[in-house]
Order: sequence, then structure tokens, then C-alpha cells
Amino acid sequence: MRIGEATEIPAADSAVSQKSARARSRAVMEQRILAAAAAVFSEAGFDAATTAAIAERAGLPKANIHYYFRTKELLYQKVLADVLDIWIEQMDLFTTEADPAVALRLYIQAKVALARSYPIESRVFANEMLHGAPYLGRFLGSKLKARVDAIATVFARWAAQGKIAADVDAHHLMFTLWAATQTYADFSVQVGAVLGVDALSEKDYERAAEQLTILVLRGCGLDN
Amino acid sequence: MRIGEATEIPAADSAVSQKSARARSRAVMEQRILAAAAAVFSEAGFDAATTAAIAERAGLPKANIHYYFRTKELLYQKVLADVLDIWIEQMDLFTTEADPAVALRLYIQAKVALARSYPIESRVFANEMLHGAPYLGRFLGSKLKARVDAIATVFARWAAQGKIAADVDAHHLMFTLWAATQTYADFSVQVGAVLGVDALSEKDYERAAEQLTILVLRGCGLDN
DNA sequence: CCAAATCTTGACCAGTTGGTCAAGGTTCCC
DNA sequence: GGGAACCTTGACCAACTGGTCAAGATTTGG
Repeated sequence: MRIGEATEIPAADSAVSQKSARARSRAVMEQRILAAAAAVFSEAGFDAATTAAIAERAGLPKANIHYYFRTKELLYQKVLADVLDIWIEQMDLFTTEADPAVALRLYIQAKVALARSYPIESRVFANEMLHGAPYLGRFLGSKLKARVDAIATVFARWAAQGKIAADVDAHHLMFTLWAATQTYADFSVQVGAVLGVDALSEKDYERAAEQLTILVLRGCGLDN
Repeated sequence: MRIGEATEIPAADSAVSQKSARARSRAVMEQRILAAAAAVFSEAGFDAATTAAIAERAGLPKANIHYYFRTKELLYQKVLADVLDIWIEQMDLFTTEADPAVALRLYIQAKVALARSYPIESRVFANEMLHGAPYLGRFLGSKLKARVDAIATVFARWAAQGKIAADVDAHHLMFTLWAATQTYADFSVQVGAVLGVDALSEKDYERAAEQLTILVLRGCGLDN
């Protein structure tokens, strides 16, 4: 605390947190470490990431990292869990009642926005997949599969109602949507280099979403 | 050499190789090491890959790896160069004279076939991109950019001739094609898990290519 | 005010890393 | 046949790895 600064009154700051000052401080530290860890894991992958690098990024001694997260593996799992929350989010746009064109447009926009706002998280996820999903394997075959199967059912109903082209396989469409949107985060170096820019701008992401929307909507027979 | 085996006559085996037996043997060894290295790099990425793992995979002592390739970095660069050759290959399908629908169909088929036949190479490439393309950065901004710009010119001519939808941006279309096809190699765990299979079969790849072709051709206004 | 609980951190450890080296084996060419 | 060039490999090394630990600093609740 800086000299002359007023002593904080723990109970004063209302419903924001019922926790003690200690618990709050712990939460802050954990968050700080998790952010640093996500950055390092995204750049290096689990194996190549070093706890020393994470510590430096967090501005803490290495031993302190291990105080809050006993092992590198545990830290990685926490990071992955957070990443997953972000990843799944907007899959409930696809309901039978929804308009296919609207749902697809919104989903693509949301996914591209994610690639722009959370490139680190996207890359952590990509690294995990690329290395055979040793920690997310379970999730993929259970929760994610269930989600996509449900979406496929919705697509089947849409097709039966003539709302969407019947020859589009929802599973493969999702694979394409995931890949096409995440490439703007995971392979942003490649995209930037081919576009001839140092870093992707807001305009670039907007155009990416717009272009993918055009391709997919028309591809699904949704251009009227 | 095994006992009783006839002495080889170097000059005898014609145009296949002008090289001496030594040079040939060296080439074989290098190839063996490169294959092992590609496998290890694809699974671990550059930093996490160990020369010991490469040596074991190649069935050689570690010191022998370093005899043929002085450093891990040099070995990685050779692997990358080979990967790149495979990666660029079929981009010359897009010529003004070609039929857009045929070119796109063939390109997608070729790219999916690549994902199936060369998943290791695809993953090495993906790892390199994901980690910011420290070694391929140059290539991306020069050779690859030039190739894609050329393709964009072809697309513009096609559009001017009314052969393809004018609102499709060739650059972003290529990003989508690359991402959508490579996902069947790089993220095959995810694809497999969602499809509910242990490993992707030939049928799965065929369906992937077919589905992507449907989406893209219709998306480009090429369904007659 | 103080003892218990919690947090911080430099020093340390065994195992692994990429890379070296020298001694010996093999192949080549004259 | 023999010397030179090339190949093979176990032993070795300094640097770094994830993780531990104990001693001290700080905060907490009574």
C-alpha cells in the first residue's frame, strides 16, 4: 500500500464480494497467473511452456506460481476450462424456431468476434487439439458431440420444412465454420501476410465475417 | 553387408542415381531421420520436440542425428522445406482458362486428399503457423502472397466474364478452403470425436470433400 | 496484542535438454 | 594393400526443467 493511502474497509464494498480481503486477494492473484499462463501456453503449447516464463509474465517469483497452482498440469487444466467456456458459448443460436439465415449469420459474426477478442484462448484450444486433445478428449466425445448432434437435428427439421438446402450436412458445416473462423486467430500470421498487412484490423475481421457469411448462406441455399 | 551377399557394382544401376554408394546411403539416412523428425515435430512442435525422441523414432543413437544434421533447428528447417513443397503444390489449378467449378472441385479434393495422406506434414505446418511462423514468415509474405494475389486476379476475370459470383473475395475464400480442408488433418481428433468414430475413414474424407464442394460451389454461385 | 494461518521467496534438487568429442569402425580410391 | 575420408556411438557437459522447502513476512481473528 502506498504511504498516506487510506486503510481499506473490507466490509464496505457491498455485494460485489462477500469474501474476505484474503480470499479476494487470492482470486486476483489466481486470475493474474491464469492470464499469464494462457498467454504462454498459447505461444508455446503445454510441453514447451515453462513455469519460469509464466512467472516472469505474471511478474512473480516462480515459487509463487507453484504456491497457487501446485503443478504446471493443474494450471493448464484451469486455463483450458476457462478457454472451453468461451469456446462453447454461442452454440444455442441454432433452434428449430430460429431463422436459419439469421442463426448462421449471428453464429459466424460471434465466432469471428471471438477470434478477434480472444486470440490467446483460441490458440490454446488449437494447440490442445493439434496435440491430440490429451485433456479435452473426454469433452469432445461427450458434451461437444451431443451439442453438434442436437444442431444436426435442428438442421434436419429446417430441411424438412424447406428452410434450408437438404444436402448440407450439419456436422461438416460446423467443422467448416469452426475452422474458417478460428483461422483468423490461430493462423493470423498467415492471413495477415497474404493480405499484406502487419496485423489484422477491425475492417479485416469485418470483411472476414461478411465474406464467410456470403459463402455459407448462399452455400446453404439461403440467398433470396 | 550380410555374409554371402554379392558385392554391389556402383556404376551398374543406371540413371536412377549417379551418386556413389556412399552418397546414396547418406540420402537414405537423411530421409529416415527427416521422416522421424517430421513425426516428432508434428506431435510436439519445435520447442517441445527432443532430439532424443527423434533418434529413438529413427532407430539411431542421438549422436548420429547430430552427425547428419548439426542442430535441431537445421533439421526443423529441412523438414519445413519438404512440408512446404507439399503444401503449395496444387495452387496452379486456378487459371483464367479453367472452369471455376472444376478448378474449385479439384482443389478441394486435392486438399482433402492431402489432409488424409500427409497429416504429419499438415500438422508441422499448423504448428509453425500457430507459433507465429518464425521460420516461414518470409515465405508467407512473398511467395504465398504472390500466388494468392495471382489467383485473385483470375477470380476477378472470372467474375468479369460472369463465370462466378462477383461478391466472392478470392483471398478470404482461400483462407476458408485452407482452414476447412486442413482441419481434417490438424483437428482430426475433434472431427472424429464429434462424428463418433475412433479414426476418420476413407468415407469420412470423401464426405468431407463432397460437403465442402457443395457448400463452396453453391456459395460461389456455381450450381447450375 | 499475539498466536495461528496464510503468503512470499531465494536457494536448492534431481532429471532432462541440445550439443560435443574422441576413439574406433567402415568404405573408398589409388 | 593402405592411407584418407567418412560414419558410428557411448560418455560427457553446461544450461535449463518442474518442483520442493524452509525461513521469514504479512494478515487474520480473537
